[in-house]
Amino acid sequence: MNELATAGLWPGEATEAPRRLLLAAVESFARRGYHATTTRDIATAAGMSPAALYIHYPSKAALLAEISRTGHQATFDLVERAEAASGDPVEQMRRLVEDFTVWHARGHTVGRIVNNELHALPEETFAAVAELRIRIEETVRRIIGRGVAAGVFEVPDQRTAARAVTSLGIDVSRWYTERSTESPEELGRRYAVLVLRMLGAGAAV
Amino acid sequence: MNELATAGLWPGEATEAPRRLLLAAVESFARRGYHATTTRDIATAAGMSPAALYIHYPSKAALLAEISRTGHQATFDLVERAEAASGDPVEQMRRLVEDFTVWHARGHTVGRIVNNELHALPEETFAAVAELRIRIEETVRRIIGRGVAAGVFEVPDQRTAARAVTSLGIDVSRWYTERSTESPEELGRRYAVLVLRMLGAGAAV
DNA sequence: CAAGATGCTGAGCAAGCGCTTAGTCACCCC
DNA sequence: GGGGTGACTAAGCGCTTGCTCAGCATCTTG
Repeated sequence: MNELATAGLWPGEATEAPRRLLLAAVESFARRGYHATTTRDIATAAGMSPAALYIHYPSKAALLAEISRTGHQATFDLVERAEAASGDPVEQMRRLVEDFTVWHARGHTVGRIVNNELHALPEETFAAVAELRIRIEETVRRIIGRGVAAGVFEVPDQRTAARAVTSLGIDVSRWYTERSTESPEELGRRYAVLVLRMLGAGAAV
Repeated sequence: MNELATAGLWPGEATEAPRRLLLAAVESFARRGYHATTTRDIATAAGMSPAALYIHYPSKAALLAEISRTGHQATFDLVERAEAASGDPVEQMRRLVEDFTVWHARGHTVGRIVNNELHALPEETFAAVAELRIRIEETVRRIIGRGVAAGVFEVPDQRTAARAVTSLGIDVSRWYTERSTESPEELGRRYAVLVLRMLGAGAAV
C-alpha cells in the first residue's frame, strides 16, 4: 500500500476493498505476468471470493489498465517536474535521472507492469499510455537538446542518447529488488553521475 | 530463420519441421508473451495441426526452454569473445557493447523472450540460465575493474556501472524494431561511445 | 512387395479460465 | 422494525487450454 502510494497510485481516498484488490493485482501481475495471473489469484490474495472482484472492477483487464494508466501518469508528472525545477539542463537532467531511477527502484513491481504488460492493455488505454511514453522521451530529448545548445552536453545523436537515458531508468524495474544492497536514492545518485558523464557533462559532476 | 541463426540458435543441422516450430514459437512468444501464446498459435504458424508439435517437442515449456537456453548461451559466448579479443579494457568494452547491442537489436524477438520470460522457465533451465546471466555481468564487471586498475576507467561503483552497461544493452530488445532508423551496427557504435564516456574513458573515444 | 518406421491429422479429454447468477448477510434510514 | 441497499459468497456456465490418441498416408528397408 505504501509502495502504491509511492508509485503514484491512490492519489486520494478510496475504500478498502478496491485498494486491496489493486494491491493484490500489482503483486500478482508483477510476479507472474498478466496472463499467468488468474482472477482467483487476485481475489484470494485480497481475501475475497472471485466474484467479489467484479463488484469493484468490470474485468481483469480493467485492473491492469488502472495500474498502467496511473503508473504512467505518475512517471510523466515526475519527468515534467524535473524539467520545471530548474533552468539549467545539467540540473534538470540530474533531477530527472535521480527521480526516475528512484521511482523505478522503489516501485519496481508497478514498474514491471508498466513496462512489460503494454501488449495486454485494452486498445484505448494503450493509446493513452503510448502517448505519455512518447512525451516522456520527448522531454528527455528536449533537455539534452538544450544542453547541447548551451554547450554543456555533447552526444553523437540526441534521440539515441534520450533512448539510452530512459532505457537505463526503465530497466531498473526489471532487476531491482528489496534485497539490493543499494538504496533507491543511492542508485539514483550514481545513475545521475553516469548519465551526466555519458552526455559529455562529466566536468560538471 | 535468418534471425534465428543470427541469434545463435540452430548451430548446425536440424530437420525442417522442428525448425519451423521453433521459429513460430519465437515469433509468438516475443509478440504476445509466453502465457498468451497457445500451442495452436504455434502449430498453425508452422503450418501444422496442434498435435504435430508434440512429435518434435515434449511440451510448450520445452520450446521456451530451448529458445532461452540457446539464446543465453549465444549471448554469453559473445561476451566471452569480446573479453578474449584484446588485452586493453577500453577495446574489450567497446567490442562488448557493440556486439551485445547488435545482438539485442538484430535479435530483438529472441532477446525479448530471453529477458522477459525467465519466470516461465522450468526450474532447472532457469538455474542454468541464471548462472549464465551472472557470468555475463561478472565479465562486464571484471573488464571495468581492470580498466579502473589501469587508470583508464573511473566509476562511482563497479557493480552499479556493470549493471548499467548490461542494462542498456538488454533493454534494446524491448524497444528496437525493424522500423528503427538506426541499423543495429550504427546503434552499437553509438552505444559504445556513450558507455565508454560513462565509464570515464571519454578521452579515448 | 510386405513390413515397419516416420510425420502428421481429426477428434476430443480433463482441467482451468474469465465471468455470471442467485442468494445471504449486515447495515442504514424512516 | 420493516424495507431498501451494498458487499459479499457458493455454485457453476461456456469456453479455451495443454496435451493425447487412434488412425492414415508416405517413405525406407529387406
